[in-house]
Amino acid sequence: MHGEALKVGELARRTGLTVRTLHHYDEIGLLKPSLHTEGAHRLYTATDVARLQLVLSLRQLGFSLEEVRACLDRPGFSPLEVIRLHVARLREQIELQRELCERLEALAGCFHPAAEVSAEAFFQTIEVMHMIENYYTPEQLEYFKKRREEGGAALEERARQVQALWAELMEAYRVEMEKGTDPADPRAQELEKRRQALVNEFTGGNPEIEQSLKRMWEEQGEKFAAQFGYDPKALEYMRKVNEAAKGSA
Amino acid sequence: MHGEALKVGELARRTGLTVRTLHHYDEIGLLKPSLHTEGAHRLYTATDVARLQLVLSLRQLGFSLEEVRACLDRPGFSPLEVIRLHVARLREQIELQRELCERLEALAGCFHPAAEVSAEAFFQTIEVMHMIENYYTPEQLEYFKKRREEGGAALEERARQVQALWAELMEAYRVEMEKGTDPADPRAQELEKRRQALVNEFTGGNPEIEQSLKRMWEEQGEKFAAQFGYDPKALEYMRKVNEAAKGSA
DNA sequence: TCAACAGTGACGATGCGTCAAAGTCG
DNA sequence: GCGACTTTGACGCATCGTCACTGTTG
Repeated sequence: MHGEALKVGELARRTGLTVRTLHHYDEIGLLKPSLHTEGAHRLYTATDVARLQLVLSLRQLGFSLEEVRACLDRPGFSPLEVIRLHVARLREQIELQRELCERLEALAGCFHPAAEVSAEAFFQTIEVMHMIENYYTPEQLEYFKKRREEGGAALEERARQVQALWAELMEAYRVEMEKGTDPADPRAQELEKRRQALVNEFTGGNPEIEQSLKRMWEEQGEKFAAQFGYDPKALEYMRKVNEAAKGSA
Repeated sequence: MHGEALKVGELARRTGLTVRTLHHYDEIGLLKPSLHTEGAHRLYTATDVARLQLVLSLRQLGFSLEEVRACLDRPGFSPLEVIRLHVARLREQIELQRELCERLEALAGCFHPAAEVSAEAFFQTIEVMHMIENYYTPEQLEYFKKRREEGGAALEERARQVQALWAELMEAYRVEMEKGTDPADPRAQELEKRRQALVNEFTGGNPEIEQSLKRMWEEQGEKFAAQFGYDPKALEYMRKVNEAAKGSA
């Protein structure tokens, strides 16, 4: 008796699906049992089970129920074509997710591994990341990425050092400013030289990157200051020192 | 006037979102405008806009609306922890999709690039793939994968040849069977030798793989026969020839 | 008063999970 | 008639898109 046709529960148990799923496939016309008992209980024949196997196969390959139905109901669809399309879609998704992963890791890399990170700092960092992505061209960002990858741990360490040096430098600016040192004064111009050295290290001498960086600082310097805790007034002073340097050149 | 607060349409245009989206964020309490006109039109203040920026940032990082709200509304959540969790999830997804991609490509690779593939052949191939995955251990499958990757185009070409040789061999079995040749006859045993050579080439002499292969053929040989168009009776004859070989050894 | 906007409400899609009330099988 | 099973029906999930109809703004 049991070799003839299966009831939903039976079929569900054998396939590992749920009864609800089979009901659903019936509802949407993907797999309608060929038979019913007098009391309207579903009876799945061997043919139905075979079709279900196909459904499961295609589902495993990541097709939507709609696509599965299209494949099964349109005789003479092109399997290879379908697969190629599907692979292409998958590749795109994977690429997007990979990029997302990279961004997230870059974000995480901005903080000390074990440090407590405030929501404040977190969001500011995100903002800065967005800014960076807005000010540099895709090619320049690509170049940065490559440099990071090739530089390895040593470059990462140096990046931390540079960040510290920047903080020191900004503090030095602040001190001179408080002392009332004239922007054209050699003591201030000494700071300008240190600044240019750091900038050069970052840009690698590439004038386009320097351009982008400059524009970003000019337009968004305050945000950086906020992000890293620099004194905005020191930032202003730094700009004046830079002006003075250009004026004397 | 326009610097004070924005109406939905304005905000939508500036952020690139749709009005519906902003409505939705309002509905679920993710971003409720602080103000309303007398006529109940939404008015978004600078504070609201700032919050929206955060929402967008987190969304770009792939968080769900629910997660975004959790981040924004729970002061003192751990950003690093959240990111790490998120990256882990992403990695898993990527890995799954990568595997899926590989399976799809393997499937596509079973057919001639420009050939018309019937739905029939397509589904049979899927079935065979499933069978293969069932009969070999994950380690063995891993080994096959490596071999394929390292073998390159030459090995792929050889695989095609082997497939043709198999077809010839099965045809030869069929011919002997029709002639009524005794399975123990040297002419039949000659075929057995050819068969063993092909099997050996495939297993690479690995006895475990040979075991798996044997079991698969014993239990599912008919499906292979169907898949490749072999005569089931020739298959049966082949088994007898094999028996005879074992008997005489 | 009129065009351009805004409001609310509802259904749709995806792939079922989950619960309820009522009917069937053996 | 009883317990195990099944049926249909419905809401829910996430994230809005897309009407439709009505009200507000300037």
